[in-house]
Amino acid sequence: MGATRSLEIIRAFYAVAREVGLENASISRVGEHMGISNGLVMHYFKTKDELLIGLNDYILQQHMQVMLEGHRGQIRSRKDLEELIRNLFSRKWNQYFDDGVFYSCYALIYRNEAFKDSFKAYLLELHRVLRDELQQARENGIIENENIDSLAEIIFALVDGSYYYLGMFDQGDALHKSQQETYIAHCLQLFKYSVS
Amino acid sequence: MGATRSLEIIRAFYAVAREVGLENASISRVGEHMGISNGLVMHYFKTKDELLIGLNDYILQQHMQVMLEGHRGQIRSRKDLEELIRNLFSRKWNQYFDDGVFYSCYALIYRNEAFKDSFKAYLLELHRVLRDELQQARENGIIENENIDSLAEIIFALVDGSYYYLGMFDQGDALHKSQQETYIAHCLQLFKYSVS
DNA sequence: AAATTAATTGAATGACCATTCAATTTATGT
DNA sequence: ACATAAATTGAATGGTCATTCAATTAATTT
Repeated sequence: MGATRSLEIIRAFYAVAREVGLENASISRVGEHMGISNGLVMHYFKTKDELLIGLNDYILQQHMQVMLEGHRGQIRSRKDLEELIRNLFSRKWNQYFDDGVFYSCYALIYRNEAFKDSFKAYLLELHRVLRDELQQARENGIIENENIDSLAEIIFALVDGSYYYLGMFDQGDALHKSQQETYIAHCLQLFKYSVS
Repeated sequence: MGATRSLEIIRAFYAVAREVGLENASISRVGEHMGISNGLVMHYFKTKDELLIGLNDYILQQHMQVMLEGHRGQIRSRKDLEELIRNLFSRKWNQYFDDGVFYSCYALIYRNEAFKDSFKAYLLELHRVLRDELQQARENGIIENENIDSLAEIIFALVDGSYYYLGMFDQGDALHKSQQETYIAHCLQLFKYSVS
C-alpha cells in the first residue's frame, strides 16, 4: 500500500531532520536512513517540496494529538481544569518531538503560503479546542469568567511564549522549573472560580 | 578596514536569506548580491558557520536595538508605562526585520550550542531591561505590584506568544488588530496602579 | 620607489543535491 | 500460468555547494 510507504518516508525524513537539521535533510539521506534507493523516495514524492509539506502536515497532526492527549473528556472539576493547564505547559512531547524541526517548519510559513495555511488551520483548531474546554468548565459551573474567548487566547499566548523562552534552558535546569511554575501559577490565577 | 567589510557581508547575507530563505542563502549568492567574488566572502569568514554566527549576532543586536528604541528613559507616568507595553506588542520592526530569518536562526539553537548561548544572553538581557523599567515604574510610584520579576516574565511570555500566533495573520487583517488589542488590554490590566 | 602587506579575483575541487529514467524485480489479478 | 500493474533499483544528469589556492591588484609602510 502506497499510503503506508509515504508515511514511512515522512517519518524517516523527520528522523533525519532531527539528526542533521531540516536544512540538511536530503532525499538521499532519507533513502539511506530507510535502506532504500533515493529513486524510490522520489517515486512517492514527486518533488522535495511535496515531502516538506508532508512533513509539515505530519508534525502538526502529531502535535495536535499530543497536545490534546489525556484531557479529551469533560472538565468536571477544578482539578480537571488545573490538569488541563499543567498539561499545556508541560513540554512532555519533547520526548516525541524535536523543537528544532518544529520551529524550522514554522519559519517556512513566512515564505511559503501553503505552509502558512497549514499552520493557521492547525492553530485555529487548537485554539478552538481549548476554548471549548473552557466553555465546558464554565457550563459545568467551575469557573465564572465572562470572556472565555480572550481567556483562551491569553492562555495560549502564555503557553507559546513560554515554549519560546524555555527552549533556551535545559529541562532539568532549576530556572526552567521555577519559570514554568510562574507561568502556570499566573494562568490558574486567571480563573474566577465559582464558590461552591 | 576589515570590520566594515565583514558587516557588509553579514548584511548582504541577511538580505539574501530574506529573499530565498536562510537554508538557501549560499556564499556564492552573497558574493553575487554584493558584486564581489565568492572567494572574498570566504576571506572574511573562514567557514559558513562563522558567517551564520555573525548573522545571528547581528540579528540579535539589531533586534535589541529596535526593541528598546524609544523607551530608553525613565518611566515617569502611567502613560509612559502604557506606551512601553504597546511598543513591545507592536510589530513595528517588521519593516526592518524578517520573521522567517529570525525564526530560522532561533531554530538553530536546538542543534548548535553557540547559537543557544547567544540567544540566551540576548533574551536574558532583554528581560533584564524590562524588569528594570518596571522596577522604575514602581519606584516612581506608578504601580504597586509586588512581584516585578514574575510580572516581567509574564509580559514577555505574552509578547513572544503573540508574535508566534500573529505571524499567521496579515498585519492589516482585522483579526490581527483585535487579537493584538486583547493581548495589550490584558497586559495593562496586570498593573496595580497607585491611586494618586 | 621599493618592499611588504592586505584585498580581491576566479578558476578548480570534490562532494552532494534534486530530479529523471530505463531496466528489473515483486505483487496482483485473471 | 500469464499478463498487467506496482514497487524498486541504481546509474546518469546538470547544477550548486563550501572550500582551497595560486595569481593579481590595490593599499600601506619604509
